[in-house]
Amino acid sequence: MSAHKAQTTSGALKQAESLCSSRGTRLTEKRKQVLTGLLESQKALSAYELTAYCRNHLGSELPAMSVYRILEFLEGESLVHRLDLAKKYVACSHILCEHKHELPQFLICKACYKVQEISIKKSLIDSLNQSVEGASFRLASQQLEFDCFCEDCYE
Amino acid sequence: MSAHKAQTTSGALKQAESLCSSRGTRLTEKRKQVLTGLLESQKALSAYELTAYCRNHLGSELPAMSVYRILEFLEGESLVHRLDLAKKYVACSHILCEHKHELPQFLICKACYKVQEISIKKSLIDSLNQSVEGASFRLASQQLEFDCFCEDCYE
DNA sequence: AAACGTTATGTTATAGTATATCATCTTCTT
DNA sequence: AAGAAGATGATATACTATAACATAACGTTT
Ligand SMILES: [Zn+2]
Ligand SMILES: [Zn+2]
Ligand SMILES: [Zn+2]
Ligand SMILES: [Zn+2]
Repeated sequence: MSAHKAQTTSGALKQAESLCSSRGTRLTEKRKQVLTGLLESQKALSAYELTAYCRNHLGSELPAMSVYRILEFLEGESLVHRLDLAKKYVACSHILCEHKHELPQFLICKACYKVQEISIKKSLIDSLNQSVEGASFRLASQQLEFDCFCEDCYE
Repeated sequence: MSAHKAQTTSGALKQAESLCSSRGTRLTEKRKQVLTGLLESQKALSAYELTAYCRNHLGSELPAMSVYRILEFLEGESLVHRLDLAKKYVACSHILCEHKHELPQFLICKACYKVQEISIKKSLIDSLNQSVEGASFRLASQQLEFDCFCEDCYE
């Protein structure tokens, strides 16, 4: 269990930029704005919510269609994760981490959309896989998502 | 591990009817049609797909809004499960079972929407819960859904 | 600098999922 | 027959998402 640095928006942006440039891709101004929105709000947001964020907090008009494309790009760079269950998007919480990005699991608060990115024990995943294979199915991805309530939103 | 009877549409409908009447609710003609659609197609369907099913196979016009209400009713009677991940609905595969309905887990084929309703070992759920609580979250429900590929749809 | 190809963004159209509201019809009870 | 409760129909609307085409910005080559 390695200690996890809480990431600041500016720090993560900087790291994201150097990551992109080292890969020959560009973290443009618009892409920075979307990533900033996710980093700042500290929770999962929809594409349309990000459009609103850019308008309200950054004074930048960014149509939802552009946001979708940008999210796709950021996901490809492992800077953002798409949460199917919540139909929202969240900044990766390990942008500043050196270590390789394992397949993550997400705990998503149904009430406030706070997201915790965790790594479930491999043994647990293995026995889950076993259950699934016992039913002649195969997990499509080991990126699992769980509907949860966070500390602040318990009933 | 109790053997699981494969359920026929007619058998399940009959059981569903007596179940409803024993609870003072009514399994109307329209509700039967929707349940029939799910039982017959043997996979998860959306509300709009069920509208199409009723039109094409039963010669009955059933607006999607009605289907939504009916699905809500059927879910309340534990005859149907709503799958958030797939945004579709599936007939419970235990309508004919005597035993109480445990909290189910679903394996959903991303390609063909075949669904397997399984019961994961309690010990596995327990250690999952432990991981989740370790992150100060709580599972919103123990009805878990997993994106999968079925036997027929492996790459 | 000019031309070109590539990448990024803008714009519009459209599909799919879902909920809210009000109106109508059916069923059951009295 | 009247009234209440339940079920269905109809319409409006919101949100999520993708496709297709047009324009703009950027980088490279000449
Ligand atoms: Zn991550
Ligand atoms: Zn919360
Ligand atoms: Zn079931
Ligand atoms: Zn399949």
